[in-house]
Amino acid sequence: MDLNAVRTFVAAADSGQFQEAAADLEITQQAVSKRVAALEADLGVRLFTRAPRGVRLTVDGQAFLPHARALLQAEERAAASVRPGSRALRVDVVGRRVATAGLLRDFHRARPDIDLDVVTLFGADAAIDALQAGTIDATFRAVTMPGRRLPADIEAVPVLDEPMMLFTGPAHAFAGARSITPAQLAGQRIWMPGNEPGTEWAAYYDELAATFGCTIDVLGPSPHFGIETLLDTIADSSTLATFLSERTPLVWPAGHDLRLIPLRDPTPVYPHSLLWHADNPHPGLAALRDHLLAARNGLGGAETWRPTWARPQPGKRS
Amino acid sequence: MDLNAVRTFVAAADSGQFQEAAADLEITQQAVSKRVAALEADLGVRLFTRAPRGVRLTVDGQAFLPHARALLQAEERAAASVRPGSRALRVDVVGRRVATAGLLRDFHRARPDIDLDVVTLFGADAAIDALQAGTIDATFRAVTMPGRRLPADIEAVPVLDEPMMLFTGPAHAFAGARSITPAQLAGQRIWMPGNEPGTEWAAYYDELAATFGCTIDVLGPSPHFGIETLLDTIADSSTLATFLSERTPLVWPAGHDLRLIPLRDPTPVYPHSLLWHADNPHPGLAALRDHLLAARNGLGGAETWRPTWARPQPGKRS
DNA sequence: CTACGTGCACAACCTCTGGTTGTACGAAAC
DNA sequence: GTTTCGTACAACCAGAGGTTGTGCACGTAG
Repeated sequence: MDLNAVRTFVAAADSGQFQEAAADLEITQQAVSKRVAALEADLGVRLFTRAPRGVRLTVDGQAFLPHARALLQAEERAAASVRPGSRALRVDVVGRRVATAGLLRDFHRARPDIDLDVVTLFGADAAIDALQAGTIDATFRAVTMPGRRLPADIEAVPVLDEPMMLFTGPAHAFAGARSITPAQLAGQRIWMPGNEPGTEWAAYYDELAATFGCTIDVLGPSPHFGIETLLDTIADSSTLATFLSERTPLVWPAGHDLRLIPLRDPTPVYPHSLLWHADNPHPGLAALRDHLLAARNGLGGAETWRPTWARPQPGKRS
Repeated sequence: MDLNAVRTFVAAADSGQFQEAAADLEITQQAVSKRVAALEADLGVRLFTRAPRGVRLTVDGQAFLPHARALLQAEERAAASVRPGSRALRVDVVGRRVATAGLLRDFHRARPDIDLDVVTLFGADAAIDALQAGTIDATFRAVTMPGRRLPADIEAVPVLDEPMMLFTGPAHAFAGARSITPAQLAGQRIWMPGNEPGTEWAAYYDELAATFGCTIDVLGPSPHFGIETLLDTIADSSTLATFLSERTPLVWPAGHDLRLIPLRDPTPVYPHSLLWHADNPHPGLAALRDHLLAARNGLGGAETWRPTWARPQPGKRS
């Protein structure tokens, strides 16, 4: 289907005659006739009844018209999504499995008027570069990277401490526990496939592993195969486990007996912050900040653990 | 924007490499490269980073991808809207100003899973022909036309008696009345522009005028100019009035003092029925019938007037 | 009734888009 | 190193899609 033909069809339907549509589109009447004829041949139905004084829509034409408008609107939105300036709010989240994606979905439900584009970048460095370059408007990241401070023009605010939970199959040693402590993880193998080194996630799990004496295993099936493969493997294993969050949206596999075990004393939390460029004037950005600040809860409980580089420091902004 | 290029972009994004996308689309890799390059040139941004082992989406590519999918989906829906067989439920309503459009909108809200296409035909005869030809699935009409009975394969059920109300400006003689009787309309001029002769609407108003001694004036501004022109004229006139329904969706013009006066003893009602072809197997059609029957109310009150050809007759199906 | 105006369709022609094949190049894999 | 894989560029060719010119049907004015 040719979008120019669809555009021509809409113009002709609006004006009621090919001549005027041709003038609007700055082509000849014959070209309009050809385009419409081609569209009709493509669809296999007649869209207009040719009258001596212009054209009138057939029943099929009437049914097609709103869909044609929707199609052109979708084209416009698609083009706008990459147009520099006055485009939808573009937010970077690490993945769909983590809680920040849920925060963003809540925001979208609360403010459906604000168009969102969700992207995923590799690592906090790339995200901050993209913020400064203006290719993204905001990112959910763990702010303070090890040995690295934020650039002056990047602002950040903590929005969520995500408690980690252990996910195991029924044969695992911890399967019967109602909760465990991180100290109990010593010597355990935790499976986090797709946890690329160099990202702040990798840094988080590295310090977690070093502090509590467990090992993180990043090898495994590609994340492209989806989370189901991972869940299946864990369900059948007596030694493998993985970290998930309470808020991870899961399609619970039927027929498996899987356990989600809270961690206590302390609860390791992943500290999500929202980062943005101080000079970004996008109106949706302010709305997103306001929404997240209004909705945030559970920040900085007493019995939590976080990596040293993410602990509150004197002189650091909220 | 070329939809083939968009389709190619989505295929390449899904497979992660141009070669495989080319195989899927049954074109050469070079053609894929060309199409993507053309799309990038059209949008003014780079969609892929060319890696030695395939391609990866850029930030702009990630943002564009969901819009591209939506665009292709819109194309598919548009094509399906005119595809004979397995298309959306196509319903004919007389116009957006009448109550049946509201019924259909209610149905759409109750069953958003059923795709609707709304069309408008000229006259009940054309609508019944279209039902028999299969170009529409259902129509809202006043069933029994003067001197004409329904074909055997067309079924009908009354769904709504729409009470008529008189619409006047503040200077009109009836402007202060809380209600009037149809007998009081004798000698009045009622303005119904766009009421084409030959339709069942015209037959209705003809008999209404003949019964109560008023005159129907069909000349006036084209309905293309919208209802606002009509309202403005009526607001400024001391003699003009028009019929509207209680359920007519109105954008009440600000700054005007307009009156909507009920008619009593008897209340003229317009008897809407749903008509469909007995052999039409469309699943949405049954859903529409069920919805309308569950929602119908106010049928056949005592103090109503309807044209002779629409009065309940012995032996006529409900 | 005839002459004319209006508006769409068809024919001939031409341009330039968009496909093909062939090839070069760069980065991983071995 | 050599091979393999995947992309981009060049040259070429067919046809899609534009143009101008013309015919035809119908409504309208004189």
